[in-house]
Amino acid sequence: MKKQGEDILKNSALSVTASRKRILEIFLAADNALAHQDIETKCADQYDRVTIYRTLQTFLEKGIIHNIPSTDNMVRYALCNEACITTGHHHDNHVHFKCDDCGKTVCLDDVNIPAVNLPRGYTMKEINMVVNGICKSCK
Amino acid sequence: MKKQGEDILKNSALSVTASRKRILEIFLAADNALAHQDIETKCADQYDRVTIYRTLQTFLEKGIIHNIPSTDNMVRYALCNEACITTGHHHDNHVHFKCDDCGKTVCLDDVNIPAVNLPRGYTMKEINMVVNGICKSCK
DNA sequence: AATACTTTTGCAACAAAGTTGCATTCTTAA
DNA sequence: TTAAGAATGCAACTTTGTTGCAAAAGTATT
Repeated sequence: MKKQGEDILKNSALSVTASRKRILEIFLAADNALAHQDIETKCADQYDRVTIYRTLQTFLEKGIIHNIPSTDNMVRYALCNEACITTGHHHDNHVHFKCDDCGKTVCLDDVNIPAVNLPRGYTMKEINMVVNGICKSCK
Repeated sequence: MKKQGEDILKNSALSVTASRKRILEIFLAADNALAHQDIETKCADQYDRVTIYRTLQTFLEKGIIHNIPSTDNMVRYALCNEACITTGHHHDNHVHFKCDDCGKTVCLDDVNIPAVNLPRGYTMKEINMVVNGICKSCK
């Protein structure tokens, strides 16, 4: 299982570099979504800020991670599930939860976003649902 | 109806100043949600950038406007409806729509966010739903 | 394993976004 | 009208994000 990060990169046709492996490791080890800043904190001494920006961008484009909207100007990122990565197509239909207490944002993989009817004339491409409140650890 | 902005300020127990009236006017005239930058573009010649930041912050706290999360690091703001402003309590249960074509974000006031069941242990305080796609004007 | 080619990285320089403290000006209420 | 409090503008600064380019690392091929 040591090569998990490397495998993800290869599956996405990306060259395997130290920084990409490291950033993937950080995501794999995290139990919540990470903002650019979180990642920078963990490895700015090893890798340049710019590299982190570009790596996240690349991961996004390849569908390795998805981003989670927020109202605090801190877009967060989380690993996509297996299906997204292998098919290269997004199935991010889950709800995100941000705890007002600990501040962590998590994917509720088991909670699907319910259907919603848009007014006539609107076409849906993507849908995002973020719930704020108190998580089960802080409760 | 000339005093609409002023009335909102008074109802919220805020002092009536030129910049606040102007920013409210901008919101009242807008048919979509506005980012800080949009407002700055419209009145940076008249008011300081810092004033705009502080005014938006104040309006948020008083429940005059609400913010709309996004993945592009551009939090947008829209006027709350009458009920929110008068009760000082949020009833922002509507879906937001961002058009991928024209880029505008609008409140779909008539579309309520459907109920969602959180896993045991999670408590919901606020819920946000943002849909991306093509709006009726761009279709 | 050495190569040539391509991709990624780090650096520097910059642009944009957001924050803070403080003196001045404006609002409000008496 | 005035005194007290609140809001504003300015300056200085921090943080965040972007771009171009040379150096370094990765990949595929022999």
